[in-house]
Amino acid sequence: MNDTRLIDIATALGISVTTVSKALKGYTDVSETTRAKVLEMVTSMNYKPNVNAVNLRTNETKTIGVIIPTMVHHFFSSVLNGILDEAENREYLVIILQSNEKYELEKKQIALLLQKRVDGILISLSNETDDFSHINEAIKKNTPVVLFDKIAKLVNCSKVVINDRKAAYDAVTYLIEKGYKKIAHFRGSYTPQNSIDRFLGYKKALEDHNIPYDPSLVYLCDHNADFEDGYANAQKLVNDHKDVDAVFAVTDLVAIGIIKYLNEIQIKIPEQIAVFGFSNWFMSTVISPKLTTIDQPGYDIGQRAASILINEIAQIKEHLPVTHQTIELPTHIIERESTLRS
Amino acid sequence: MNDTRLIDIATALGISVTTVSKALKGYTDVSETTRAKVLEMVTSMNYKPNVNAVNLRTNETKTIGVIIPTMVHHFFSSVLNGILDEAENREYLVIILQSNEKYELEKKQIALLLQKRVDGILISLSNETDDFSHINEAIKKNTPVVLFDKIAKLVNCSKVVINDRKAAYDAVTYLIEKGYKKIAHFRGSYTPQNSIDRFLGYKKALEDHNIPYDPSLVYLCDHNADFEDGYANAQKLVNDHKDVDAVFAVTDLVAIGIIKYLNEIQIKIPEQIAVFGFSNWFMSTVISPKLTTIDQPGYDIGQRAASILINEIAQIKEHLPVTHQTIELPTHIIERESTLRS
DNA sequence: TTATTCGTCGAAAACGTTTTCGGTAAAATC
DNA sequence: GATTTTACCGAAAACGTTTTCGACGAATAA
Repeated sequence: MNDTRLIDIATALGISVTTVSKALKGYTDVSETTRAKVLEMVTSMNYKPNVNAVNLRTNETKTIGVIIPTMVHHFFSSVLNGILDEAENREYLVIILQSNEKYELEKKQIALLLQKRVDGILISLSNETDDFSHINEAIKKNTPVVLFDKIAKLVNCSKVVINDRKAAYDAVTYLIEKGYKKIAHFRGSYTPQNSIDRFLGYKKALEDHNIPYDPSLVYLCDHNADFEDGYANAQKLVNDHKDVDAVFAVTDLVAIGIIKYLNEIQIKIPEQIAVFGFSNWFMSTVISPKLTTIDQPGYDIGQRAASILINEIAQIKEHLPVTHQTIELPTHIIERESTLRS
Repeated sequence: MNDTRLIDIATALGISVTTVSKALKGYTDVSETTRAKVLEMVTSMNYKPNVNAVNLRTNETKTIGVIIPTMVHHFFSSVLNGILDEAENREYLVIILQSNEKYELEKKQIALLLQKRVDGILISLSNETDDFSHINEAIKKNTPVVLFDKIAKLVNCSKVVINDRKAAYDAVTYLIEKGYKKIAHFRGSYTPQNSIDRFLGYKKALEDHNIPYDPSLVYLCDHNADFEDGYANAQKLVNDHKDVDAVFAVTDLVAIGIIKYLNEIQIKIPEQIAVFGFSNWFMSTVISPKLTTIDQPGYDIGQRAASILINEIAQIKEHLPVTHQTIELPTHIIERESTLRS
């Protein structure tokens, strides 16, 4: 522990810690000559401030906390990538926690982050979460929160999302315009807003094109909205409805599960059944047939969310009024083989 | 900022901060009755210690730093998953940084973590890294380091790896025993140890089975050992060598690139060319044909590495001698369609 | 000349803990 | 009854910064 402290360079220079500190913090009441001497000594003695002491004194940590449902997921790791890049640029560190889609864990982790005195929190809500008091508590404690992806509209804070409803609407409209008549939807669980919105977009698109909405065509993928869900429900679908000609899935993973099952029982995609995914996960370009999907800009979501959060942290520090914003990032359809009838 | 402090519950109880602190830290020189009163007041006033003050006083942060080359990668996100779980169990927080495979960035990030006074560092080296002085500096500063996955044998610290050489040897031996005669290898770049080891395992397996090693059958995937690398080199391969009947790829991503190209030009897998991957990435079960690969236990690697690191942190704190260990996690072959000739 | 401003510096308090050390009263020992 | 032990408590220093406030000499203004 050969860490040099303020007092070490002060004694080396025969001046006080006060002056050294001021020289480093840009105070005007220190002469240019002594400031130069301090700066020189700082580099030669390799001085690094003790962040714990700084944190205690200034009551900020230059650290933000991130809570995501799961790390092992292309979308969320892309978001994290964006967050980490923005944080690095703005000189913030990021602490990452996984809620594993559990409300209780998420709540505990918010408390943990507050106790660790992070300067702000980024969070994508767990599927279980339908009570938001833990979020509000953070806000009440003057720790800004930015919600992304899986948000709660009721919470009074900034949010970064895509317009799931519009994206889903566009997807289903695309299918209808391609001539698909009987379109099933594999939806996510009931609580997360994006799952609800995608379902509503699906429904609205049908209605706007005079196709009656048939609830029996909607399959619930509430396990984890993953591969297995798609695979299992695809089995049910082909049993229940012989005449379905397209499926809009809540997620690429679900879509891939569907494709896998349809491939196995030799149902041709898209000739017999078309499949439309959501997220533009990397592997959607690799399976056969390649998956038509919605591009969900994970990196941008993370980067924007982190940027907004850090801005709000600065505003709070300056005692400026902070106005919350909701950013909607654009999505677009990526057309590939799984919906392209020749 | 209604945070209650030690002094608040002390005055509320009419005792000193010293006694309150001692009551909470389990000192014996405080009566059970006052301890009970303190505990009660702590919960009723919702006291949480100010970590910055604690950190300053105790000179530890209960935080570990993690540096990985990239986040958006199934293997690394699995590792992180293991790290986060272990850290959560042991009540450590984790700060994550991405080196983007850049040595300079990695070096800067090590310095940053040291300045932030993390209690320990987990790192998987970037491909560029061939100088290890930044790692040694951390160790010299009494901050334990555990290397995982992409390690440097020369550095004197604990390591968690798989035996890449043996795993590759097993893979190629498997191919040979299945009757494949001319086996190509798509290798990773020259610096990372695991890339070298997989290549050496490939070569050794050939030699041990009396198959002459042919350097022209080895293709370098040094872009990022990713999808594009496999795809591009697969083109070269089928041009150069008409009679190759199997490829052992350094990574599932590369293997998937190969499969994609072979599928496109209608070369049958495995009938004409078999493909063997490495990592058991999730998507290897989803493409067709399903990919035979090596199971690389990412979660376990992360969990074990974090566990060892936290143990070493504890040992250093107790001034016990710490003995470094190198853990080799077992791998095994996952046989799927891409090598299974009927 | 005296009064005021300016430029430069340092003492000291504060942030909220933890821990050492000594002190006092009651209980136990002689 | 005198001494020692035990049980319990608190004063104070320390961790390394940041920031307020006042001080002092020199330069300027009156």
